[in-house]
Amino acid sequence: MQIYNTMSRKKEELIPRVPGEISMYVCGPTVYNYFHIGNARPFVVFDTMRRYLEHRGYTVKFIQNFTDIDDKLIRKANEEGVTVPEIADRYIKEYYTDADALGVERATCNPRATEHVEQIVRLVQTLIDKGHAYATENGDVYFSVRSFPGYGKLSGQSIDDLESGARIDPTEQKHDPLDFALWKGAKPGEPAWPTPWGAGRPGWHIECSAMSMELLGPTFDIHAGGQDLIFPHHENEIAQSEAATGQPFARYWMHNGYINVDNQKMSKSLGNFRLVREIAQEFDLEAVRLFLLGTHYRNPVNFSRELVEQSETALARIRTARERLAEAPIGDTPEADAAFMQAVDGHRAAFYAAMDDDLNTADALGAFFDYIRALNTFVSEPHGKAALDKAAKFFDDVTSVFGILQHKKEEELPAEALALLNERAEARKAKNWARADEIREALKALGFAVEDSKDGAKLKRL
RNA sequence: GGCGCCAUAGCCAAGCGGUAAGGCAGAGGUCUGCAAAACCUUAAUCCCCGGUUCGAUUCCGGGUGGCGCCUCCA
Repeated sequence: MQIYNTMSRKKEELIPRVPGEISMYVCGPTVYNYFHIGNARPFVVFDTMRRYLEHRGYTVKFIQNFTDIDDKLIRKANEEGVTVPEIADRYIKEYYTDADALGVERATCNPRATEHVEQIVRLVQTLIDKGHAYATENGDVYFSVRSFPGYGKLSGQSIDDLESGARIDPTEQKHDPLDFALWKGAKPGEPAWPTPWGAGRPGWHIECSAMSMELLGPTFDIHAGGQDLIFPHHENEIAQSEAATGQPFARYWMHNGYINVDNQKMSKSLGNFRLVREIAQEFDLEAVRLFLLGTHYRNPVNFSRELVEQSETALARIRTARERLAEAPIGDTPEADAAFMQAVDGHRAAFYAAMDDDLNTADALGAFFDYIRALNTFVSEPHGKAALDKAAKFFDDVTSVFGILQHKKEEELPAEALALLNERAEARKAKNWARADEIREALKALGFAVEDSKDGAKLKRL
């Protein structure tokens, strides 16, 4: 499989450090609110990456952190008069609600920063000992950017160019404008942990270094996140980690593109944030997931209601095809079966080729719809069970990699609707079309569409 | 100023040296009591101007128009 490595700015063959195993770290949410559609993209994209790698036989260690201590959490806790851990616990729970609905599989581990303070302190101490970091009078600790020669290698920036744009907040006691906080000295009323250089709390960048090293070792395969994290977050992670261990940090860097809303960047001032929680009230989040996977992950995506509606229709097409397959008539047609099974192999190869090319889910989706058209034709006539089973296997492989059609909602149909459906069948038998159409309208009012076929009518929830 | 991305049918979106996948919407048809679903048919001077090449949407240069990072926002 080829993946685009932000570090080299090229597609590279993905060769795991340990054969058969992939170690992956994805930057997770800061848990001070429900997450928005922009946050959702990396969750969905890298979950799909993980699902695909597992499908292809890799064992994947998939780590996604929760940032559960930072300025935003502290502010929120103060606003509500509750503790920081209460805020964190609440929004971690809400994270799982939305992530589950988006079909995001649970990570191998979701480490929390506050549960790794010991490792963070140790890492900061190492950096101080090695001369890469310094503590200031007010208890902050900064990383000395100029002590790490490779600084800028991920973002393609030179230190001097960065220097000219950097500013120092007058309250900070940095030696150099580029230096960034590893540790923040305690302020009154804020959560703090004791350290050799004074009480305080972790800076943001250091937590990812500490937790990835703790769980995956000093060098691991893939580090992923949104493009906006390239600088400074990921650049800083590299500097801290490699300065501390003397070993390469992540081997491949993957970054997803942005999501705009109605062609504009989401921002507080524009008031156009779209929380996944709100979107869920209007749409099946599987449609949102399909929408996100319809564009290559490195390209920007524009989010709008209209576009998700299009994805909803497309998702319905996939669902319908799967249902038709499940109910396909059985017959004895060895020649047609053999030809179709060979065609399935071709479709599978096309799907893999797309996914192997830097996780091109948009292309893979195209291959899947090609398959669906062939399948819909195939199941309109009776065919052998072996061929249908093979067709189902490929179908389910694709949907499980895409993470769609996963919630199996075999809901009970209301008795009222079933009674109406029976009555309509009687009316149709009697060729009382007026009554049949009347009942169809009544069912529509109940939220069901009627689809007639040779073997009777079916109800579909609208 | 430094680093970088994008421009393909009405709307999305792949492809990226040999005259363009797929989805949604639209039109016509098959099927149906009528529908729905499904299937068939149907749509593109690939932003502009140069250059390289036998050949460019695809590579290079220059425009134009969008956009991002450099402000602990995925």
